[in-house]
Amino acid sequence: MHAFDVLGDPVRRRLLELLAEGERSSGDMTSVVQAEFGITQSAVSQHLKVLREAGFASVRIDGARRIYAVDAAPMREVDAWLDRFRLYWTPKLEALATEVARGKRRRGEGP
Amino acid sequence: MHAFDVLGDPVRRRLLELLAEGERSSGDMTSVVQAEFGITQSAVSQHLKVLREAGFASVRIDGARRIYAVDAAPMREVDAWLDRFRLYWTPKLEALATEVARGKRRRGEGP
DNA sequence: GCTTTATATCAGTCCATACTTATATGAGTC
DNA sequence: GACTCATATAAGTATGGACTGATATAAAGC
Repeated sequence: MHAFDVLGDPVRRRLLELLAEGERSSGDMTSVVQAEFGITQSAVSQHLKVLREAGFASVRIDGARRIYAVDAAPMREVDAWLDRFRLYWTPKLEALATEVARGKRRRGEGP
Repeated sequence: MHAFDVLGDPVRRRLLELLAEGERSSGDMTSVVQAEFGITQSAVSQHLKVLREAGFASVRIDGARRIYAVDAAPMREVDAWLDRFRLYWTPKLEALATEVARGKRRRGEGP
């Protein structure tokens, strides 16, 4: 599953937001998400599985608990993909961006 | 449709990549995407509609052609969402990130 | 004004995936 | 070892959305 597909789900985004603040147990996150989205423990667990398998989260076992931590590697990919658009909003470069948008299609016509 | 859902589709991401290089006509992009993904003109048009409605692209009419341009506003949102994870990969802050991940859950215990 | 070219929209199909219920696994407790 | 937590998995359902084929709209060219 592509990183962007993983981030496409609001429940998974919320789980990642929780993990961004630090490690959390499955049950801890499940309580929060269940309250906010009204879904079952099973559903949350399945979302956590997606996060694990896509490399967004790692798990550590602590007794009967599973402690999750965010793994930002796949997000770097997403961030890198966004790079090509940064010049469209990076303040000092807005004029340049406009120029590129209008002009790049005319490459090859010489200076 | 949420910005992340829009970016969840590979065809739409490809269309945005094309637009990142500068303005392009619908037909121009359709040729590229059709060759790469093997889908119909109708399908591409529908994807362009999604991009328009989600604010990722704007259109200008030029005779019988529709000239598309990227509009990066929704991507800023995505970029802003990623902010909370940046400390997990920004080089100088990696040690800090680890500390935060391990420690933040213990907030409130005093210094 | 008919034909072609460029693009969008409509109606319907199909499939991926988010969900539910039920059950399994395994740690802690008595 | 029976019982209860904490979590995951299995099996089945249903719904959103990506797609196709057909058609609409509207500009260009003859």
